[in-house]
Amino acid sequence: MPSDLPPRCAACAARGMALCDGLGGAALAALHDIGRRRRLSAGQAFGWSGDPASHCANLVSGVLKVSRLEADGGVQIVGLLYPGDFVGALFAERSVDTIAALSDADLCVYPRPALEALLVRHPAAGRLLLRRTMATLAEVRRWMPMLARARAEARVAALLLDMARRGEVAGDATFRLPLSRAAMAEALGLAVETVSRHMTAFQQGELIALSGLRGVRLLDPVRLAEIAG
Amino acid sequence: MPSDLPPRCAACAARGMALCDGLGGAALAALHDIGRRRRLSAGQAFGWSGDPASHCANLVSGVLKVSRLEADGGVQIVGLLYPGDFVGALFAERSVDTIAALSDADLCVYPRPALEALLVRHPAAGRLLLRRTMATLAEVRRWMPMLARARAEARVAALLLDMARRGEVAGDATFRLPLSRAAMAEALGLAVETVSRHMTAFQQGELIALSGLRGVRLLDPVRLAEIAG
DNA sequence: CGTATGTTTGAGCGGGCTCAAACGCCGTGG
DNA sequence: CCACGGCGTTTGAGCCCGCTCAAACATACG
Repeated sequence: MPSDLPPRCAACAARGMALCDGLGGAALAALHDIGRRRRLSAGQAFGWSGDPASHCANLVSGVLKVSRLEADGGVQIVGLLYPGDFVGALFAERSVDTIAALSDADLCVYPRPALEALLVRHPAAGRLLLRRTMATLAEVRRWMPMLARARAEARVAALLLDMARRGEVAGDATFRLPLSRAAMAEALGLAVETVSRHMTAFQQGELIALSGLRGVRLLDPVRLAEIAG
Repeated sequence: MPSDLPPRCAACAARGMALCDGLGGAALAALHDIGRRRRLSAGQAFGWSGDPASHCANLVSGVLKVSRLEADGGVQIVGLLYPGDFVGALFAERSVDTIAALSDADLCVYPRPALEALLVRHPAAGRLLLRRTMATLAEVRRWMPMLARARAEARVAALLLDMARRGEVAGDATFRLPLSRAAMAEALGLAVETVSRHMTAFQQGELIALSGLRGVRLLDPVRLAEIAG
């Protein structure tokens, strides 16, 4: 690691996970120069659907949701973003998605034109971003069979496992749900009541333990995985 | 356009749509050098899930499906590829998807290592691929609300419009369906019977006209779009 | 003409949605 | 301290869409 690493990056919690990982001194310094830190509090939006897509970001801490408003008024969450994930879209003039914080979150925000220019000057950054984007694409496709065909029980189990995998989990598999029941329903394409019913069913079946509204502990991840299919 | 364009590329039907579009003489020549033409007949696979992902390709003509086998034995189509689309995945050692031709198809096939090396030497190609990949991601996310929440009627209508948009359509909105009823069901997460029922309902409602098993004509695309939501 | 494959049609069932109400958690103010 | 009200969650009852199972029908190909 070069010693001329910018101090803000050296102390960054997402260093080693995000776009900036693997970037050499010059490219990292350039990225640092065009970026600035921003903090979102829970519920706050990073960008609305229809807005000019003027900024992108790296997510440093917290969890964001990427959602989409349907013609019938319904909302569908099309992605959850965890620390290290890239936020926003390049090349698109207007964003089709609304991005909002589910918990307090820290971001490294970059003006989109500056970031695009940086990709030209530092091809390695472009390749990293390509790699991440392809991984995101694979991630989204992993959810498609779930949303299209799986029963509600399997969807809820899969989401619990996914949140446990990507969130900050204590040693005993205890963690705080970043999503309310309503948000889980939006992500899974289910009604709130259906999510709630299966959550309590999992609790009664001693697959999970609930503490408060957001605290969860996975008691039997193996069987949850079987249910998720 | 440079006059030293390789003859195969100059005559290519997908020229101007695919990865090679917008590429300068040197990069295009390099791409040409590592690629070879391959023809797939309908039903033939380009790669199976679990195979080492040794090759990528540009689709020149025809339609491919990208599908995924679920633990319960079900199949989900996670993407349809039309001429100009990029086929396969970079960076992944093994492919999780099975890719197969729905109709006779022509491809420009590249060995994956050679293509990755080319991206390093020709950053412009990498940026083009990044752009295409982000577009694909947006495309996939467009389908998520559909698969997760929409009723069967809306899914079928949306697929018909999508196939009409991307396929080769005659002046009177007549075209040949690249997908069988079973494949449509796999793409939409529905049972074959449900797809069939809604197709005949659309026909009786004079929204579409069917001729033979694969021939369709969109009589009222506007109302179809309303139904698709 | 016969067989295989794909498509259509029918009958019945069940999972998840809808509508509705009760319950619990928590911040606020009296 | 408790009362109050707002919001998120839970629970219940009934209904409808899409799945399942089954059989007839159409199409392609020998």
